[in-house]
Order: sequence, then C-alpha cells, then structure tokens
Amino acid sequence: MINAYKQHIERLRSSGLRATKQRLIISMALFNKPNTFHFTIENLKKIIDKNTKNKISVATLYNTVHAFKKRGYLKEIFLKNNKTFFDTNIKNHYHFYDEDTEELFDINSNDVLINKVPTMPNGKKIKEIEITLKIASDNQNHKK
Amino acid sequence: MINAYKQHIERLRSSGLRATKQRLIISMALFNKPNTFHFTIENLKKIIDKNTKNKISVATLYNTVHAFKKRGYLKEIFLKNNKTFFDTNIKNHYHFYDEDTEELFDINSNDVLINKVPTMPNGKKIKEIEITLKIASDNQNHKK
DNA sequence: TTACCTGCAAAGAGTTTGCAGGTAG
DNA sequence: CTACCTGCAAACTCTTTGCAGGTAA
Repeated sequence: MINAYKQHIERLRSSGLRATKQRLIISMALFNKPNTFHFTIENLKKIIDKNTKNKISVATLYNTVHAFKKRGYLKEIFLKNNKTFFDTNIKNHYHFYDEDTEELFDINSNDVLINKVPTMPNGKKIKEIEITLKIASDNQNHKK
Repeated sequence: MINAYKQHIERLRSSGLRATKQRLIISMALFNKPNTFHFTIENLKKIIDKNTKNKISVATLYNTVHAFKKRGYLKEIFLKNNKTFFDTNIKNHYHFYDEDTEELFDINSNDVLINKVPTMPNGKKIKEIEITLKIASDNQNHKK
C-alpha cells in the first residue's frame, strides 16, 4: 500500500502534477485495482465518497480525470452521449457492449482480427481503431 | 420534388406519424440529398433555418429526429460525449474519423473484414458492430 | 371533432469556470 | 513564499418536458 502511494506520487510529479491528497485518493481508486474498469465521474464520486471521510468535489474529479486522460493514464470512451465514460485500460483493446444490462466488457485485441483495411485518405494515418460489438439476448426487441 | 414529398408523406403515415409541415421539411432536408450524411441537431437547425422562412423549433427537431431514429430511418452515432450525432446512412457501415478536421466519413462495410470474432457471453448475440478508424496527419501530435 | 403536434419557456443533466482560500514543494 | 490546487456556486451547453394553442385526418 505504501509502495503504491509512492509510485503514484512519483508518477504525478513526473507528469508535472502536484501530489495532492485528492489526486492520491483518485489514483488509488483508479489504478490500485486487480482489474481495469470503466467509469463515469458519477461512478468515481460514489466509490470515493464511500471509502473516504473527506469527499472530493466534482470540480476536482473532472479536473483530475482530465489531467490523467491528457497524460495517457486514462482513455475516454464514446459509449453514450451526454455522459462521459473513461477506461483505466489504456492498452489497445475493444469492447462488448451489452444492450440488456448496459455493461461494457473488454475484448482482448488479439481476439479480433481485421484483415482488410480500406485505403486511407491522402497523408493520413490510422491513430486508433475502435471496435464495439453490441450484444444482446437473442430473443429480444431492442429500442432505445 | 412533388414525388419526394408524396413518398415522405406516405412513409410518415405508414409509421403512425402525421405528415405535418415540419416533418416534411425535415424529411426533405435529411433524405432528399444525393448522399447520406452525419449531423447534429444544431447542424440540422442551421440547414433548415437557411432554407425555410418558417423556422422549426428545437423541441420539434429533437422530437422528430428521435421519432425517425426509433423507426430506423436514422442511426445515432457515438462520436463525442457532449453532442449527439445522427447518420442518415442506416446500412451497415463503418467510419473514418479525421481527428484533424473532426470530420466523419463512411467506410463501406465490404472494405473492412473481421475474420476472428471473440466468443460471445452466454445466450448473447451480436446486434451490431461499430468500427471507427481514427485517422490524422502522420506528422502531428494529438491531444484533446 | 379530436388526438396528435408545435413552439415557447422552463427545467434537467452533465460539465466547466471564476474565484477565494488552502497547500505542496 | 508562491504557484498551483481545491471546493463551492454560478454559469454553460445540450436535451427534455409541460403546456397552451394549432392542425391533420
């Protein structure tokens, strides 16, 4: 635990961010988990409020999460409009989105193979490939 | 032109929607184009305001666009988190997203081939595959 | 005629910002 | 010490809702 703290302090400082109490709490909440996961600011607030006496304001949460995203520690996911999702898994990977439960699961990028890529517009290069497989129970109608 | 109107009136009625003046104007703006395209409500409002004396309120635009989406005449695209995009191309297809210009282009689904699909969670079926190739000029840094 | 539709304005939801006080280094 | 950070509340943006008046069928 102490070690994790030290690592987070290090990373913050080396990113040009001060290692404030709030940022360390957020770092622990996001990056000291057995698995990567997906979250919204609202989720994160609940998680932190539950585990900490001193709650962190939304302004600070937005601020910090965006700082982490900017530095590549988090990825933003376009999953729904009007709610921003973040992913603590920054490796190249794809998603299952379960329409029944509105849950998002990772797919290892090795489990999807694209073997025909369209020709690129002039001078452009692929920066990222986003793939989402929307799934649902076989026997259901789906309307939003 | 008269023909297109008739078709739109027909479609509206057969969908259980009254063929109001506003819905016909919106239908013409969206579906009487040489190409399919992507738009936000804001875009659509501008297009319509420019070409019509009687402007259409945003409430009606939201209302109508969602009615069209519900009936499968439009698709919603998750492109950014704070603005809803719609696509008049409802066929299965993928997108190039140009990060330099923030423009979205269609890719024919024949031009991308997925040849290894991960195993599905129990009892679930793929409803839709969403693929976005994010592209940008080769020689640039990108930060949001 | 009447159920449905439109437009306005107000309300909501999520996010961002300005600023006074606090704190890391 | 001081530049940076936090928390609050207000402001903003996009979207939805309530409702009175209008209109398609």
